[in-house]
Amino acid sequence: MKKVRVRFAPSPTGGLHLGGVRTALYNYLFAKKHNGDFVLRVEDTDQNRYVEGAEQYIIDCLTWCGILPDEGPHHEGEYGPYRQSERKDVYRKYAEELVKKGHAYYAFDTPEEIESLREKLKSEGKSNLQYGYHVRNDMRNSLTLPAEETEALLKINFPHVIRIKIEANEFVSFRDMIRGDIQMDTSSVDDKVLIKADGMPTYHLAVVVDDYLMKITHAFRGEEWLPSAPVHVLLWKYLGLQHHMPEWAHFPLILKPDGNGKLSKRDGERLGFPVFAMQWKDPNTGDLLKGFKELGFLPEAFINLLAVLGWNDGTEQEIFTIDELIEKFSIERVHSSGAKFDFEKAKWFNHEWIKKLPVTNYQSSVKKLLQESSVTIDDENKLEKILQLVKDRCTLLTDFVLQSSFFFKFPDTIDITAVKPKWDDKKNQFFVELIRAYEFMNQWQHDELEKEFKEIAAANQIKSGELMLPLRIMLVGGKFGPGVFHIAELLEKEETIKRIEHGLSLLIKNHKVAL
RNA sequence: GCCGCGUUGGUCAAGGGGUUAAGACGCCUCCCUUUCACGGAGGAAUCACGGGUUCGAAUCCCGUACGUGGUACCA
Repeated sequence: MKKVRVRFAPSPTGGLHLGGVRTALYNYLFAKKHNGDFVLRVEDTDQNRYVEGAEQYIIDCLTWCGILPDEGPHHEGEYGPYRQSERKDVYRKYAEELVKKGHAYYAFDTPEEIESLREKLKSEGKSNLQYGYHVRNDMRNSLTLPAEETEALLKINFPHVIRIKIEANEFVSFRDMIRGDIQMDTSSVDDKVLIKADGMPTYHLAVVVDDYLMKITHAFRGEEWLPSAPVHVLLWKYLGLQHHMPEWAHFPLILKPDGNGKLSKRDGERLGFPVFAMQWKDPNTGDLLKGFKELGFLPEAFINLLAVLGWNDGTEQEIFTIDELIEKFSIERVHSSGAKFDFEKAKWFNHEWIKKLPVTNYQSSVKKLLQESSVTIDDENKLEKILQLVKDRCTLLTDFVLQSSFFFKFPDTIDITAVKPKWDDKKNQFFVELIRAYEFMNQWQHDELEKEFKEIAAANQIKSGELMLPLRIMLVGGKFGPGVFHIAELLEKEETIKRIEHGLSLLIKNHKVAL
């Protein structure tokens, strides 16, 4: 059996969005599952759409996701080069071979001529122009021109394209690993351009030539390619390479959560969630678009949520490690219908992964976030304990900032309004005694702190529950956070007492004013 | 318009002739927790429609509707 080889073939035109990452992921999973190769091929044949930095950005995203291809421009293998722009010369040969065989022809119509013909047909209320069997004989091409004239035009390098010549009224059929047998009438597909006037191939030619040359065994791509699949299948056939043709699978689209249509860059902005894996700054427009990474997603969670958006293993399992995915993934279980993206569920996945992973896995990321909000971390050990203590409360990595800043610095605000209305002299007395008792404590530990607290409460005949919230407010600043004695323990003696004293001073002042 | 692909709760989805039609997210209620979470127990909510085939259809077939993709010298 042939070695499995798959490819992810993005065009470097901007940010890498959800759908793209998922396509890469499914390719990766399939390759790893079958001990195959995963190739990155950069489809940069459209020079007008070239965007500076996009290729490196794609590699960075795949690296962050942990699904970096085995071969590609970043890591040359034996099938390079991996940028189609650098393979320009190989494609023409195949196109000319097709011309010789009568499966393609030179066309000298200018884009303007075709455009005006389209306009004309449109104004006559006819359907879209298809440059195909019913019009090709009225156009300026090597099929209609005398051979000498074609020769002459080619000799002076008159701008031309090479088009595939698709025979009408035939059926092309092929098997899609997800959708089963698919059959299309060739009359509905037009004579696609294979080589553009600038000498570059179009996607259609490049994809089959490269898949052949790179020995790709399985070609997986988005559903938007399904309508042009017959062209590709025909190309394999016309080239006499049909025995080398890869197996096909077309993945379903990822749709907008609200209305309809496939998810696009704009939707993220509009609906308040990212559509890119990582932040992307467009060098041309200067636009900065946030990514899942910057929002506080873990790569493990991102991969996981993408994997199960359109695939599942048939059990109730939803949380998968990358290794489990490799083991369980199968193309046949990929859905054929599109799925709307649900950001709420995406966050749930991240929450699950924050809880599941050892905090040391993301400690450095959280540390960076804390430092960015001017919290100084001096003790990694302490940080680890804190993260462990608060992780259940964090859905995104960025939530750790709120949940753990107060351990390192005095709260910015103390929400005394939460306790002020019920404040009285008895409580006052309690906290004065508590400070004194805490000052004399030797064992600064959770259980001891709680025991002391409850004893003093009992002695003052106050329910300890009524005193917990005030203590929390004093230590944390607000109504959130883990168990209050856990906080006190980590804050340590000096800081805890300092905060109680400060809180008390605010309340006394406030209390008197209220009287 | 034409061509392709699709359609199970609001969303992700299991199930592919006989099921009380799983599960998850979100929402609601309760328990736990004298904060917020975590955790636990419940609840509301679904087979697009119409015809067939069949003893029996969410499941197979045909239509319709709707959605979606393509229809570029873009990928």
